[in-house]
This record gives sequence, C-alpha cells and structure tokens, in this order.
Amino acid sequence: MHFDQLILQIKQRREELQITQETLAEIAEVGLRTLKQFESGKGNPTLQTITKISEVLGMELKLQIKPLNQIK
Amino acid sequence: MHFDQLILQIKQRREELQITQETLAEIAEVGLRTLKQFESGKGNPTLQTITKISEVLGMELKLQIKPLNQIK
DNA sequence: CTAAAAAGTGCATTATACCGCACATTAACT
DNA sequence: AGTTAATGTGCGGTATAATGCACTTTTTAG
Repeated sequence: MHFDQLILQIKQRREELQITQETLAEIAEVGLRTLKQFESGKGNPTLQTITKISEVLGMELKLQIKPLNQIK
Repeated sequence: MHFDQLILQIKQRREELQITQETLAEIAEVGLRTLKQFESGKGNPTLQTITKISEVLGMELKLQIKPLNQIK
C-alpha cells in the first residue's frame, strides 16, 4: 500500500513553511523518529499521528468519493 | 483527538451502499473487530486500515489546506 | 571543498493496533 | 412480542507503531 501522495504533500508543505523535521515533530508532539519514518516512506502511521502532523501544517484529512470512471 | 467526521462519513457511506460491517471487513481485508472498533469511535486505526476501508467504499483520503479564517 | 545542519537508519523497548472468539446489546422485520 | 440480523464489547495473543539513542548519509551554506 502506497501513501506516496500523502507523504509528498506533507513533505512539500513542511518545506514550504521552512520547518525542519525536528521542529515539526516537536510542535506536533510526535516522535522525531516517527516523523522521519513516515516522510521517508517506511512505516504505517496511525490516524492520530497523521492528524497531529497535518494540523500543525495547517492541513486536514478529508474523505472524498472517488470519481467513477477513473483513468487508471 | 476527534475523528468524528471521518467515522461518520465511513459509516454513512457504508449504510448507503447497504453493506454490513461484516461484509465490508471481509472485502476490505481488515478484521471485523477492527472495523467495529473504528466505527464505534474507539480505536486509532493505521493509515493502511483506513485506506483499505475507504477504497472498498469508493472513497479516498485527501489532504487539504485548511482555510485560514476558519470559524471555530 | 568544508563544516554544519538536516535527513535517514539500525537496534531495542514500550505502547498499542490488529485480530479472533465469545457474548451482550441494539435494530429491524414479521 | 418474538426472532433474527447487525452492531458493540471484554479478554487475550500477536504484530507492529511509536519512541529514544547513536550513528551514517545527504544537503545546504560559507
């Protein structure tokens, strides 16, 4: 299972805000190791972890219905 | 931490599709216990679990930037 | 090129998600 | 009301996420 899109968005957003992993981890109150793990594509974070990180970055997780005829 | 919105959406979507927790769990290949836990508001699922469930329901997780002047 | 900062990784421990099972509670249908 | 389907929950084992620490690699700034 790839979360590439999510990872990329988090990374890009963090870089846009010019925050280091260390700072983000601190503010979001997640372990630095956890954030590193996630951003480097390993790991399978919990909803809570992703939510904490997203919130600090001014983002939120949304569920949307997939378009039916999605071109694979 | 509140995942109420996400939970509600999953539940509603499942009910719209008239699928039982049992069926959804089977198709999504997650434990029935896990799905029950999530839908009943306990638990903190992993990204993988949420993704599996969402996909079966024809939905996808998206990260979006929060509006700045959000009326709390 | 070089030094410092940032990001990635191996290892070990602790916390907890995942899961099945059995049973309880609630909802739906006749 | 009674029966059945569906959902919720306590218990307990297994898998793995979360975390810190120490170290390596990569990136960035001078």
